[in-house]
Amino acid sequence: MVGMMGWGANSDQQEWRKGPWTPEEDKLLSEYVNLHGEGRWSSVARCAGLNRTGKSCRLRWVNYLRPGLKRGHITPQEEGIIIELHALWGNKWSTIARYLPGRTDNEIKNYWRTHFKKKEKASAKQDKKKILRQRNQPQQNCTTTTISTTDKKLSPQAEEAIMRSDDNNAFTYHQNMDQDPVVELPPLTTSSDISYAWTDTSPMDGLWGGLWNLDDHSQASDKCKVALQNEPATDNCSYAPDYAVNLYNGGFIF
DNA sequence: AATGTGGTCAACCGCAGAAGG
DNA sequence: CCCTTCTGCGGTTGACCACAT
Repeated sequence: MVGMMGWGANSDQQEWRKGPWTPEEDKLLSEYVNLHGEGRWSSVARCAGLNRTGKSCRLRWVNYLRPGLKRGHITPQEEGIIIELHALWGNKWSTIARYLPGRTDNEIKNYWRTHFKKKEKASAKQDKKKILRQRNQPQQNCTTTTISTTDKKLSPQAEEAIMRSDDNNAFTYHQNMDQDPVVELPPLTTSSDISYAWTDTSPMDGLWGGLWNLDDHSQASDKCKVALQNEPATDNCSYAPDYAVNLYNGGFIF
């Protein structure tokens, strides 16, 4: 915001510390937050005796110090959820992170970038080849196969992740012949409230085929209407309407 | 052994929206 | 309303490490 002084900028024009956090700083921050709770990050920075901006303090807490954070590699189950929720919401990392307890938006964002950007590149190459192939097969009418909504929905794991986010609020998907599909998600509780009981079966089965064959997004994008209780539909649609439609409107094209 | 390359991850930056005076 | 401040988000950067050449 223009005119904003920044996070806890002080009148002395003091130089804030930047860069990696030291164990001492971590300790100070943890102790302070455990004592006084989260929030008021600017005062946290000041009162905890940290020469850091409030923004920096918040980030360190959220991404590293907060209790309940998972360490280690993203599991295949989590990966499956990330893929599907990204297909739904696009780069809404914080929203996706809420359905993955113990994972931070930063972590998911990093994971996505390192793991799927290259896949995007690879699939782009494949797409190119496919287009060339189609061109070499004249008048094949470029038919699209549409799978019904009941055939292609979120994987059980992804649905469960959403469902379990709040037992009291159902994840509903309704569509009738005359209306656009509407996905309503429950308001979220804190991620720490969510528990999982995944099976050992690979969530990747039946997942990649759908999500990575999105050759033509444009056809159904205008039908997209993903209404979330927490966020305006237009916002969601602006990110990944095509994917949402592909998932919920049966717009898979092979 | 030296150098290059790619992956990973923590942290920073800029922006937008909410809240409060 | 307008302004300021706080908060949160998404994009990006840079350091570090492992592996390849």
